[in-house]
Amino acid sequence: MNQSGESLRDRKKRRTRAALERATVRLAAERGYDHVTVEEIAAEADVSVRTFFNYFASKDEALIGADPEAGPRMAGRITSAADGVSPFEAYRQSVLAEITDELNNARDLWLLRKEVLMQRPDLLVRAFANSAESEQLLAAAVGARAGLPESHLYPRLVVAAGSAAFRCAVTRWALDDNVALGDLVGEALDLFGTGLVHVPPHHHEGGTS
Amino acid sequence: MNQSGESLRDRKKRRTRAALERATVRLAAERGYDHVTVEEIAAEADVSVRTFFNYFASKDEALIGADPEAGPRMAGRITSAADGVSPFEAYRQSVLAEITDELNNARDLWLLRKEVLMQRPDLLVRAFANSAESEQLLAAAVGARAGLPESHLYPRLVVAAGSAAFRCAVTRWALDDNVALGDLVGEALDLFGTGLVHVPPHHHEGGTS
DNA sequence: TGCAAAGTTGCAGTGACTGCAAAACTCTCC
DNA sequence: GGAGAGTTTTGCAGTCACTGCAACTTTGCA
Repeated sequence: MNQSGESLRDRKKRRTRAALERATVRLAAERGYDHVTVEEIAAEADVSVRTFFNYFASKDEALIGADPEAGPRMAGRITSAADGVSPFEAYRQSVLAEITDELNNARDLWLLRKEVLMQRPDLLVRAFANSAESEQLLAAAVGARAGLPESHLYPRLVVAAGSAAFRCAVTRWALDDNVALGDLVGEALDLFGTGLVHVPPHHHEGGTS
Repeated sequence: MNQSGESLRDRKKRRTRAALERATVRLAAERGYDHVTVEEIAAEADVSVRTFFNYFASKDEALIGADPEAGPRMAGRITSAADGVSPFEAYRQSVLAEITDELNNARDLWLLRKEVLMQRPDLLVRAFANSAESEQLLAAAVGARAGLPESHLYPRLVVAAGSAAFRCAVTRWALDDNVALGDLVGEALDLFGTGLVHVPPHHHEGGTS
């Protein structure tokens, strides 16, 4: 290996993964998700179909580009939050940090994904199906901070609320521009935080109401 | 047609649908979801494979047995709730009523589904992917009651919270017995209602505490 | 009974996904 | 620079979910 900690092998893998993700999103945005075959995606990324499936378990997964390190990373942030921070707040900040990073690193990809998800909102739901272990990890971190046993509903609900918030925010975001995705997720999480029994006030578009 | 309002055709369709749903759940519980082919399910229900796909869009859908009338039914309950009832409360009652009914009508099926979902929790997530129009319907009903525009996050979030509550409750329910699914869903919805910033107290198993 | 509408079926085809074993590549150590 | 171990890529053959279409059967109604 070389001194930078990342070998040629690792670099190539990252590049291939990124190429496949980009190819999937680009082609799906261009001509519709199910008018694109894995064969075409693989060709676009210059690898074999079999290699596509070495990187992603499904076409769905490649479209969202689920980062396998995101779960551990977020769990780490929750666990290492300052002492006074509540479990929900720690989770909230972890989610928002992740999204901000993601958008800074790949805003262009998300703009293309938006096109696809506008046509096929169900893909976003399906994308969360494969993240069971990540959810497990996050729930454990939240549970630890809350002092609740593994089996309790609460940690799971907090994590599920995060998925739901993200999902709804993206759906809303896809409707029109002029709203930052990060803000929408934050808003959604706040509603979950303060409780859904409180109906939020309605802001008119003009602004001053 | 006959005077009872349900023709022979309708009765047959209901029976076929139920048979397919039962066959799917039974076989999946018996030998594992993906060791069962649609061909075997169809054979068990005494219809052709093609007919299976006339009733269900996918194997997943047949496992959960998503009732296409559930969405409209729930939306109707929300809309026709008494005047003073808050949007969230109306939604909560609608969900709980639906679940109670479902469990009363098909408790045995749910016990089998539980076996399957213990092995493959992701199937529950995927099951919600196909219910986009139902969610749309429910969100509209909640939005109307809340006096919020179609585009607002809130109605969508309430509905998504319902899915999340159901999902988490089932997951928790599959862990051990001694808890009623309906109670768990109710508990989950209450947590969403009052806000996740409040960490619930921890009840010990002994019970009295 | 006889016709129209609805439901069922077989068939042929597409495409996602998997296991396997061979080939190509990268790393390390000498 | 080259041998050998470990990793990644690839082709191939196979399975199975799912779809459109066009015949065939059943049901509803006059």
